[in-house]
Amino acid sequence: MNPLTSRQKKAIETRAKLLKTSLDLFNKHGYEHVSIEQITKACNVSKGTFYTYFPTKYDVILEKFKELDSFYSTVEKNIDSSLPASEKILTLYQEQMKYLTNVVGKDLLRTVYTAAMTSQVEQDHYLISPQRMIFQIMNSYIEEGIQLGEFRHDIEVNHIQTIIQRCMRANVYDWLIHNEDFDLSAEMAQFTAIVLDGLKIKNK
Amino acid sequence: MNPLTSRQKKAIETRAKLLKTSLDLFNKHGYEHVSIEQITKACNVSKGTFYTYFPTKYDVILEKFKELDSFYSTVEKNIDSSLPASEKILTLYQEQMKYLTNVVGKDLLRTVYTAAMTSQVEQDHYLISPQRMIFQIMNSYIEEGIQLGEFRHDIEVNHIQTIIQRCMRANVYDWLIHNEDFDLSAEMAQFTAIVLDGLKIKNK
DNA sequence: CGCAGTCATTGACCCCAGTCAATTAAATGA
DNA sequence: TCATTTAATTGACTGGGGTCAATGACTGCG
Repeated sequence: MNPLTSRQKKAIETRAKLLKTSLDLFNKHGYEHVSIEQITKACNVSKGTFYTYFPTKYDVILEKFKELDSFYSTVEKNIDSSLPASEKILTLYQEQMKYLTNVVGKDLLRTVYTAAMTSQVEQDHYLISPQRMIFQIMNSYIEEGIQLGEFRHDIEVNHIQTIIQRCMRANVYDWLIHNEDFDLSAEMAQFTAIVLDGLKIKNK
Repeated sequence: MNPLTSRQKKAIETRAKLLKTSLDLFNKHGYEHVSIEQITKACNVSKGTFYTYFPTKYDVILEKFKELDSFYSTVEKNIDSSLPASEKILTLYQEQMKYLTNVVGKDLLRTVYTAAMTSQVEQDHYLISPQRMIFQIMNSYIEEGIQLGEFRHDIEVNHIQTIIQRCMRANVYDWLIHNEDFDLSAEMAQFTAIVLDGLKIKNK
């Protein structure tokens, strides 16, 4: 049984309302231009209530960002398994970049990329946590690529993974610091192709 | 002639004092843990005075960061001109990474990399401004590399330049988001080698 | 010298993220 | 039913970045 008390139901409601309102307002005015007061007023609660549900303003963003991981699973299922590993990686990244550009958006992502640098916590930021779905998927592609003789085997799977992911972050970061005129999908495609090239076994 | 009035001399002094004190305190306690009040109190001036000399707290950091450019010139002069372009680039980056690790430091760099994302200005951030010395140097190396048949010539000089610089930023960014156990010089060397490999003409 | 204009300096003030002791109201158990 | 425990909510408060109208010391001109 799971008989939620009316109190618990209300709490869940309050949290959901805060979450939705926050994201809506961020979307509309930009993260930096929305204050907690604005959010709580729109929800008819006090400032303190916001902080019972979210440790910081940023955590709202993080929660949204984590949805990315379920997106990866979906994409992964639709990738032709007969493709060479490098093609799979390129395709996955293509889809991801479309998603970042069209759904996630610069503002939200900028917030995450900033927080990743400034979080004072002992452990690393979620962005590079090995728990993330993208880690598992990448690793399987890379292992496959090594076994089928596509990638160099003088570098550890994990190291290749690090390099490829770093290369992804490089493009996202550059997208974030450029004002417009930066086609994330296109830049990513070209850059990744070059790096994958450097990771492949050369057939002289 | 340049006869500074006593007033002007005082102003220059005040600014210099604020600059030095700020950087010292940032160094000692970390950028985030130093307040403007702390700085101005240490200089026996009021808060407002700080803001007549620096538009924001961050601008102090930027001023320090700009010193990097004179460092590039020095290094560039000491690089053996007979080396292949890719070696020159690797050497330059090696020196730069040593400098960033030992002189500039994570805290200052983190601040710059954060500001590069969040600055709301119309134009791009200084970090990727074409005025920077590193731009000129890189471009000359790359042109040389293309002319001497080392690099592919199906990509624009400027595009190669963008890619190589992006790859540098990628390593710096990853250094910044990792807690310790990240050897910037080593990571940069390996990563850059792979990318340069992908940019070279393959001799089958 | 004396006065008008300039400009470095001041500090009260605003805004906003985040804190916390106090309050209120629901849940539980007797 | 009523008392006690537990949990959600409140809003005054802190601390810090940044603003700006007012001040008055200095400059330079007549």
